[in-house]
Amino acid sequence: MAEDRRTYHHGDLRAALLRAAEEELQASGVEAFSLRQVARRAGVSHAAPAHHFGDARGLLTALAAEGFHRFLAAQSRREARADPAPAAQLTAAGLGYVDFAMERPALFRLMFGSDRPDFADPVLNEAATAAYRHLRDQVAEVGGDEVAAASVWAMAHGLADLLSNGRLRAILTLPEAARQDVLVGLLERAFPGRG
Amino acid sequence: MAEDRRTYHHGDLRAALLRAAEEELQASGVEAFSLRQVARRAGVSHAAPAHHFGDARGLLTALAAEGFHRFLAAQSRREARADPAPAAQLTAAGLGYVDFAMERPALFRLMFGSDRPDFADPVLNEAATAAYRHLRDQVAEVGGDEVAAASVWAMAHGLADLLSNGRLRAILTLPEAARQDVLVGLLERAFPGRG
DNA sequence: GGGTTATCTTTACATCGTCAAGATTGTCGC
DNA sequence: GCGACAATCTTGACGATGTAAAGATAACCC
Repeated sequence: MAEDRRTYHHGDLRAALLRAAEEELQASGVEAFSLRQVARRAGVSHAAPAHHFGDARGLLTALAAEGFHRFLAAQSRREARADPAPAAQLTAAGLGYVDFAMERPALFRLMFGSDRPDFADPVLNEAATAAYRHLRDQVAEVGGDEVAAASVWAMAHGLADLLSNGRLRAILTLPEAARQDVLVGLLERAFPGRG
Repeated sequence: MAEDRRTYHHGDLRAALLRAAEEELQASGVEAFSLRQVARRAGVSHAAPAHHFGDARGLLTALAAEGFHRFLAAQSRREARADPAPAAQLTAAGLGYVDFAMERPALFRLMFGSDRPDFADPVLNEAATAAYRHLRDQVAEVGGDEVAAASVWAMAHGLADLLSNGRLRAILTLPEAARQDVLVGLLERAFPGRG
């Protein structure tokens, strides 16, 4: 919320605005996202963000870039607990993909279903590309080409997007453990070497 | 564009607004969609839409409902040209799913990646449900259960969403015929009876 | 310590969505 | 055919938003 601040200068406004922006995104969604509301959350004037991010698009671009880092982190968390065999690692990454979408649906939508961030921005572009490289490398480890990567990506993304939007109720309403098993089965259908 | 109109009353404003709204959606995207701009396109005052749709959400809800009808129509077009065998029909529906997303990316995003329409609205809900029923029935025809339906849906949706957002460049840049073949291959990976 | 610059605030403006009140036209009873 | 009524559209107003410009404050550097 509105952080108290004795000094005229904030000290770490940039980071505080990013935090506030994510809260705002989570609360209002990408479409109703308000820059002035973010400023209010950070306890700062409505024009303060401009100095650090230029405009609303700049702030959302930075937030999306940070999102891609956390996206990879969510996959890494799953990978660390999984069997080190390449196929198991790929499955784990897919589960991390879905985890991220369900835990942070608004951020996920900002990254994959919005025109508001500037995807030509070097920082965001590099972050998004790193995520794709990770997928491509993992698919290569199990002997797949670019089409195989598309297969795995599409399945993971479809599950993530639909689940985070509350569809696929048949899967969504399953108890935790059963849902994991079903997701693993679905993800692995898209793996190479099954055609 | 701004339709000329001699009379005070428009005659068919409702339909004209829906047309204008789709143009506006295509031109500006869901996130920058402006109700006043729609009114301008239809050559009518900024408050005219209110009488027919209540508010902006009402207009977008009606547009999304219409979108789901066209969505099914896109699938039907593919099905009509395909082999009548159930599996071939399911493949055709998947191709229609992708066709629709690539031909009308903004409408697709309104239907599957936006909070702006009111999905509790009976008309929209029925239209969306009809689309799901179609999928479920087709999957049942080839002997699949609800999890199988989720599999097919997720793959088709993942391909559609990613392609309509300009990702999966490896597939997007393929020549037309080759792309169709690849898509068929990917879609059929998700079919039941291949686990 | 004084000038320079980065940081933040204030003020202003165009645009937006929505509401209320007024203007215009179609409809329907007679 | 005409007059009341209802439906349709316009006008004007309000608060909220994003952005730009100018002013205030504090950090930094010599």
